[in-house]
Amino acid sequence: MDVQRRLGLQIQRLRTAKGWSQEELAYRADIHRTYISGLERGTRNPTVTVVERLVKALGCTWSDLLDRTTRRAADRKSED
Amino acid sequence: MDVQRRLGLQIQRLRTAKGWSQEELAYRADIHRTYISGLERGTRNPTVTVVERLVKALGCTWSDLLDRTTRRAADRKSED
DNA sequence: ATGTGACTAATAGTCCGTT
DNA sequence: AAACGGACTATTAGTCACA
Repeated sequence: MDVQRRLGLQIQRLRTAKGWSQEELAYRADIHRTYISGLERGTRNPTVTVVERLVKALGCTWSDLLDRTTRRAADRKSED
Repeated sequence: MDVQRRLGLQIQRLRTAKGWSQEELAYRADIHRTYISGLERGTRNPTVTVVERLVKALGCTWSDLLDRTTRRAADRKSED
């Protein structure tokens, strides 16, 4: 799972949890609607300033969007 | 403090904590030395794939580089 | 060992659509 | 509502010579 795909899935997860359409999120984050679509599908490689707008719009952390989902410490041991 | 500046300071903080030169980090993250320099000074607006390489090289989380530093819950109250 | 300006190739990001 | 495409402009990726 690459970083773009992971980011896309998390954006979608958080967006739908709020009951927002892609257009609604686009409006709140001041990002074009078609770009949100591309982000969620993992076909875009956004800059940190764009992700910052998403973090603020979604009211989440960078970790929520980009770090692997929360695990117990024991699960982290096998990472490279 | 914008996202680029914050990112730059955290990269520098984690790099120096390991006793690495910019060249050493550049080698480990497979990023050009002068680009690391620009990142630390906050003059670059990198994409998530570039930050991913730094996260792996530094052995840190996205949160370490981009979320505001860990604070007590009480400190979070005055945020926008 | 690092800061900086300049440069080209690549791509981020927008805007117009159709399905 | 959302996936997807084409075309377009602005900006980044990546590198270099030099201070």
